[in-house]
Amino acid sequence: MTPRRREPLSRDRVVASALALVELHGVEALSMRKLAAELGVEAMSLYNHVANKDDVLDAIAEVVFADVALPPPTADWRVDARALADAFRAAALAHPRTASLSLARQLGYPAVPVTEAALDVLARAGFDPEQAVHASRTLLAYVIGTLLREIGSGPPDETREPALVATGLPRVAEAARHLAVCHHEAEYRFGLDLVLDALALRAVGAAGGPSAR
Amino acid sequence: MTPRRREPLSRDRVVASALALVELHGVEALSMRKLAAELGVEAMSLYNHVANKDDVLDAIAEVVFADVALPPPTADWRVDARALADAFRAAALAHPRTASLSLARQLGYPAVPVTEAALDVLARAGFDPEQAVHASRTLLAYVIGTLLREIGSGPPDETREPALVATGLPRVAEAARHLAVCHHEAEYRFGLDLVLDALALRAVGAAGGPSAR
DNA sequence: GGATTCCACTTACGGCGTAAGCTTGTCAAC
DNA sequence: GTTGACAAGCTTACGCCGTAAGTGGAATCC
Repeated sequence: MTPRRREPLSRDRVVASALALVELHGVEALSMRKLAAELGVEAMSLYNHVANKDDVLDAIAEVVFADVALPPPTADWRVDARALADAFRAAALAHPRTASLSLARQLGYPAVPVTEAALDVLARAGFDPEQAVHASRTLLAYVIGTLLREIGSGPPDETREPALVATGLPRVAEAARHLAVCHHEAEYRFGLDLVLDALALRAVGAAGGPSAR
Repeated sequence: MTPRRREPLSRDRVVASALALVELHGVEALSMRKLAAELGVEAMSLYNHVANKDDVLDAIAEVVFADVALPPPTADWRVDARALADAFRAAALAHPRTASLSLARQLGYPAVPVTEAALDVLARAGFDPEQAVHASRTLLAYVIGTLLREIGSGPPDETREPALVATGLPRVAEAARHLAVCHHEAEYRFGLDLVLDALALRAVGAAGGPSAR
């Protein structure tokens, strides 16, 4: 009576399953056979919809950038820059294991709208196109560096602080209490403010106000 | 007459060969069998010296940090901070393919001396231990983000600029000329100066001068 | 000289990505 | 209603992979 035993396979279904598997068990656990099994199908059937395994990995990496919810512009470019960085960060943290893939691979076309938004913010801040490219890359480098640390760090580890003290290095021992913990969110904000402050200085110097430099 | 047909295997020789292979052909091309062949030995013999493949990868990732040539302190903390960042960057670029491994994995004990140096620089800049931890992580996040882009980007691609213009996005099209090229060194310096400027402001506000905030 | 220890070797297993070919269900054209 | 083409599943097979388990010969110590 059921007209169809199951949903037909499709590239989208394959990619969605792959993303789910990677988030559950990590990239290294993804195999074409397990992916097929997840979809109730044999491995080779996947090749009717994707070119090969690398194609699958590329596809799930792109999803992360496609998921960046670009914030609408306001009158204040600093607010917008922060919102854009936050949106990028949120998209990455929504799929952390896939995000490390996305960040490592070269950012392809799905990242272009993000670039557009960044360049627009920085143009409104007063940068000319060339400076805006440099500034956007600086901002992105910081956000990505932060994300990499956050994604890579496992659960809190009780043994880290004593181990750091035991190194005998004075500055490390002195700061061991702070090195052992990771307030990722707060640290991200600290550095982001810092970078934005610096960009604001450069923007003023470049175009807007009468300030020095 | 030769007392020994060949050098005996050792963990160091295995790790050195693995590093060389990874730099030549990439991580994904490293297998225990090829590594053994490179050493004139069968695959299973490697397991007398390393625990497993992951152990090998950890070991080569550590080499990168071990190779950071920590610069001697001077009287100017900004000079020292820049020198430290440069040294880190140089070590990573000396083994680019291994470095992406190192940066992705959580930075382990070989990275501790680098942390010590960073904290020392920032303490001399006037940060208290907690602020110094935040500041060093910000600085490192920027340097790592930059490195990731530089390492990930392949050779220059002639077709990128027209492709960017063709997206129809106004800011991207306007800046396509600058987005298509990668002056990695110059861009690294631009952002590093920017971050250091911002850190200098915070340092003054935190401890040294009579300035505001 | 016999025992012990080291270390490379052989064999084997299960899992991997995917090339090549086969089967089956669907549907348009006659 | 039959036929033929095609899409999309399945099966088989190959050569890789990491590594568990066991073998054998040389060097080292009593």
